[in-house]
Formats: sequence, structure tokens, C-alpha cells
Amino acid sequence: MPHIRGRSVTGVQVREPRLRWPVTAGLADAITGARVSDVQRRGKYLLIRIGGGCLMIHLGMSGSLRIVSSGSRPGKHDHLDICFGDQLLRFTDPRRFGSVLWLSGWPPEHALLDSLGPEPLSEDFHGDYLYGRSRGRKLPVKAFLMDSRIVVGVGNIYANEALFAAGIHPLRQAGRISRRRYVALVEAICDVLGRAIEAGGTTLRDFTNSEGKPGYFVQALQVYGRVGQACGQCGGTLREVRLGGRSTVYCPSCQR
DNA sequence: ACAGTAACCTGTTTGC
DNA sequence: TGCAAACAGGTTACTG
Repeated sequence: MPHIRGRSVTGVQVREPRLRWPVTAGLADAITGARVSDVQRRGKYLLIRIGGGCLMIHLGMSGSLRIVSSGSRPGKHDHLDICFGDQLLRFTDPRRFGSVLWLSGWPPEHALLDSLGPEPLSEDFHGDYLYGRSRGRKLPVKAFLMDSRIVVGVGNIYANEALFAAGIHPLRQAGRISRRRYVALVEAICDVLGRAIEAGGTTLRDFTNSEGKPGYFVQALQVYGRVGQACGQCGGTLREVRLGGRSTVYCPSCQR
């Protein structure tokens, strides 16, 4: 976020505070006049250091942040603006699964950050770690992977893709997968995430990235959204099950 | 303690 | 054609 680092907040407009959690009351008073000194990320939380505290933003699944000129008229789902003189940081989120919370200290302290697992592309995330955390767990490995306490950043699409790449059946009990296979799974997760980031992410339908353009990784997906189609590995038919209400697509012969 | 499900929300798609 | 229901997703809270 090179657009706002070093700049000072000149105002805040909250048009719709009802997000995943209510936008922190008194946000404008807390940050108006303060300067943005740092921008970090933890899991899917954006951590913007402003003055002595932290603005913690989550984009949910349909949220976005844009830099627009201060004269720009807000649209239907433009719920809040952080003003920086002639420019605004505008938070848009049609489905309101995102959140904007003000934390009064730095480093940020919040229950939502406390129990987060390691970053998937960090060295703390490796096969031995997943293997250890999974012992005794009976839930499906896909649900295990999507638990942010285990590892952050692996959502439904990438869990599907990584399990296919690693040849692991999404319904297999997490505790009944060998160390060797978890090593392969970590490799698959890193590979999938790395390629997705490179391609600008995965966007579906109306979703776009921070520049308003679609992500191109959707074209590289092997299983997600391809139920009924032929498996790229064996030619068999991809199947779908619902797991916690989430679409789970896999190849019954390549994934065991 | 753990596993599974409901809940939040709305634009889009599907089904009658 | 029109309307209602289903669907999608990240994450937490709740239930069993």
C-alpha cells in the first residue's frame, strides 16, 4: 500500500458500519490527524499502523480497497472512506463479510489475531508441523487445512487445488495421513499459493483485484469449479461433495 | 475437546 | 417470463 504510507488522515466517512463486526465506534476521532507509518499483513488481515494504534481490515470474500480522488461519489457498497487530503482509501464490500476494526495499540492485540496459525509461505509451515498438529484429529483433512488456527490463508479454492496436487482425498481423516504425505501437501500448498499470487489471484464472476482487474488463476484451476469434467491427470470424472456447506471437488482415482 | 452446522450478506444462477 | 429458492465464500459462534 505505497499510496498511503507516510500520509496523514484528514477525515473518515463511515456510511455503513454493519460489516462482519460493527466498524469501531469513534474511528474518526481516533485516527484523524494521525499518520500512517506502516502497513503489514497477518493471515488475511491487513494491519495499518496509524498514529499509536492499528486499523485492522479484513476483506471477507467480496471486499476491496481502492484509492480514489476525494471528489469521487460513493457507490452502493462503498461503506467507508479514510481520507488523505485529495485522495481517499475506499472500502467496498457488497456482501459485508469484511471488517474494519480500530485497535488502540501497536503491535496490534486482538482475539482474532491470537490464535492464528503460521503463514503458509513461511518456514514455520512444513510437513512435520502439519503432521504433528493433525495427530488424533478425525475431521476431514480439507476442514483441517481451512482452519485458520492450523494455517492461515488457505481458503476453499486453494484447499481443493492443493489436495488434488498432493493426491490426497479431501474427506480423509486428518490424523490418518502419513508424515510423507503431509510433506507433499505443504509443497502443494506453497506451489498453488505461489502460482496464484503470481497470476494475480483467483476471481470469480464479479470479483476483481485491487486494480479492478480479474485474477487469472481461475484458468489454472484443476478441480475447483470443474465437477463433471475430466481429470487432467487420469481422464476420470471429477466429483463433488459438500463439506461444511463448501464445494469440494476431487478426482476419486487420483486422490486417496 | 472435538466435529459439524448455522450464521452473517447480497449478486448471480438455477429451478419451477 | 417472473419469481422464489439456492448458491457462493471466510470466519466465528453455537450446538451436540
